[in-house]
Amino acid sequence: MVKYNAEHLNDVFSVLSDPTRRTIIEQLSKGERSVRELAQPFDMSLPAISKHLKVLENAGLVTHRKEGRYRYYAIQPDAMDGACEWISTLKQLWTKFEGMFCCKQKKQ
Amino acid sequence: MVKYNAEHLNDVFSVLSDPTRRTIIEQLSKGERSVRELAQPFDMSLPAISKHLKVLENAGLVTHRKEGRYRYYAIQPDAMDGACEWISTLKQLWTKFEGMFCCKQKKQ
DNA sequence: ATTATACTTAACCAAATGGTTAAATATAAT
DNA sequence: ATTATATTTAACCATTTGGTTAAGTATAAT
Repeated sequence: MVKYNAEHLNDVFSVLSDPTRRTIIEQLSKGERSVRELAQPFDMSLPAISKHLKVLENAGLVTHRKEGRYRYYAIQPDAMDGACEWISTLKQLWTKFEGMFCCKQKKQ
Repeated sequence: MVKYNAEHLNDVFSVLSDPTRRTIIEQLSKGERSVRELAQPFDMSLPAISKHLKVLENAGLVTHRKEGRYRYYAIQPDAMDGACEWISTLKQLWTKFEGMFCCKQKKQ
């Protein structure tokens, strides 16, 4: 079920506007990660990462489960569908329905 | 030519995170519009709209031409391609390449 | 029991964001 | 020439954002 309302779009696009959060999403696309693992590539304090994770979770883009003292974060793949559909719809209007898909495929 | 670098993604997603700017984009998808036309649906001062248009233009999402005392804004359709491709790439990773397209098509 | 690890919460701060009103600029109309 | 319209710029303000450090909580290891 795709959430497709203004507030959710605000949240999702806002989440994606931060490069740290995009990198976190990229990492999570390879599977579950603990907070420390997610923090590793950044020159940034752990509380900062913790905050980013909270923002990501509030927007519904990630979830976590607790295992011992670890928190494992995972991606929530459908949460971006609304945002993607919004772009898709706009693209369709611009191109006057010449293309059916959201994104151009790589030219080969 | 698709811009696909971190700063441009920051800008584009940040632009899209504001509902006023998304509405402006939606209006422009139907064609050129003057500033006053774009401002009409909002309960907001003209300088506020002017600022939003500047943000949109800085991110490359719109351009304008001047005609007399009017400024006509137009959409720059390719500017969102980078953002769209980023989402697309992520979706592909999540679904382990089960789907080739950025967005799910409407189920019928 | 003590200490170390994993992580969050709280308090704080500077900079960015999104709005305002008032004044300025440029063009058009009278 | 004067006035009206279209729009921007400037100065300001409150709120949000993204970071910090210090302290707190929960679990694991010794």
